[in-house]
Amino acid sequence: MTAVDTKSTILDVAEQRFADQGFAATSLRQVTADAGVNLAAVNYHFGSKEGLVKAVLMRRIEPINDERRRRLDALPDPPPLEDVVRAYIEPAMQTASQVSGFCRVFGRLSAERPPFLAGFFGEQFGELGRRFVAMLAKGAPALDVQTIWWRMHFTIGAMSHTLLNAEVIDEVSEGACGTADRAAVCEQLVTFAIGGFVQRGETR
Amino acid sequence: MTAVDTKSTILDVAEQRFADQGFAATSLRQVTADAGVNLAAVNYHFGSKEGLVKAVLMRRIEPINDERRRRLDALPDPPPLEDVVRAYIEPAMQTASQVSGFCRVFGRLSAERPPFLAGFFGEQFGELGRRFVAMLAKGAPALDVQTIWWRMHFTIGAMSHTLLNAEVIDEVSEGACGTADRAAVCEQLVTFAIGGFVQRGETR
DNA sequence: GTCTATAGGTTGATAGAC
DNA sequence: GTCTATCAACCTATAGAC
Repeated sequence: MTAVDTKSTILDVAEQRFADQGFAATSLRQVTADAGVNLAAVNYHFGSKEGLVKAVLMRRIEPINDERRRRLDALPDPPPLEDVVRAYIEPAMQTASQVSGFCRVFGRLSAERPPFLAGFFGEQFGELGRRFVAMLAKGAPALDVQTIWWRMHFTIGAMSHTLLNAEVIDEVSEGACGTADRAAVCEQLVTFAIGGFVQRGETR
Repeated sequence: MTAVDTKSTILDVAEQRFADQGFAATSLRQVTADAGVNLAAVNYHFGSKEGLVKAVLMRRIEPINDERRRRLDALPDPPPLEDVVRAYIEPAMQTASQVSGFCRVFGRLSAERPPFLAGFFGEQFGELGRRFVAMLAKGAPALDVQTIWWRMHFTIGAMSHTLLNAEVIDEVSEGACGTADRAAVCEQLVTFAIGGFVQRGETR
């Protein structure tokens, strides 16, 4: 066994490239050249470009969703609303703070959403999403199910946008937002999301 | 003058294609074939593929930002926080409800962010973004500037994600969220964003 | 303004030697 | 498992006739 094997080197480089450029704009030639491996290695190890991007995503999503399930399992009944929100946000934000490529690869691909990934996100998130909605409904009994769904989508959008555009946020705010302190970013997001969730209903 | 001229037909078709597939995955051959015009017409009217996508974006962004400026101009001093939030969200959501392609083309391209558009979004949003931050700060004097910036980014993320994924939201929520009623979606979003903004500070 | 034809380059994937 | 060589398809952009 060498220091790092071809397969995981390809995964690392591909994650970075897909994060920077997206799926359609990234060629296998770029990936294999950066990784210092042969062009044919991608097809040998992953079958196709689509197989590669799925492998890149799965490597990060599975541990995050496992951690989310573990946290939901540990909550009391009824669960505090804040803890449910944190169970969703924190595992992803912590991974993003440890794995630089993941900061954007997930947000980018979920925005680009190439056709062959259409079912993929539904599979990864369907059952877990329904569990979160059920828990949120218990934590905020005054809200109807439709409102819970909407607010979860808004929370996902805020998080996805933040993961995707960290450096843009730094730039456009002229340094007011320090994205380097990931823990502080996570707290800002949690606070905002909880504020959105505790609203009673329409404002007009 | 014919019923619809070549140039605006290309813009309409390109908007739809870029919305569905993004920039890199859309070829000029698809656009010109759908539009029933010649391949060379794109380069004649827009100079290049990049020129085309900029024209597609400008056609929608300019009126939206003009309307936002008009609304900011009309606010009292100090402005009610809710009205500032509405001044940002409503012009975009109303355009999205009238122009089906815009629902996704803006969110998609701002997520894909091809390199040549890097400066474009900054130009379109820089001055206006600073104006919104200043107005939000007046409307929520208890918050520091950094928190204002973060919450505006979260609001943009929630809106962008909603515009981009309307049909996905319908599907994953199993119909609980009716995206067809655009006005109701807009109200859900405004309510959520205001809730996030009125939070006093950290929750822990 | 619109067309055909094509230049000049890239892509994903694979066959077959080692 | 890794390599070279190559295929067939696709792309943007342009030159030049009408």
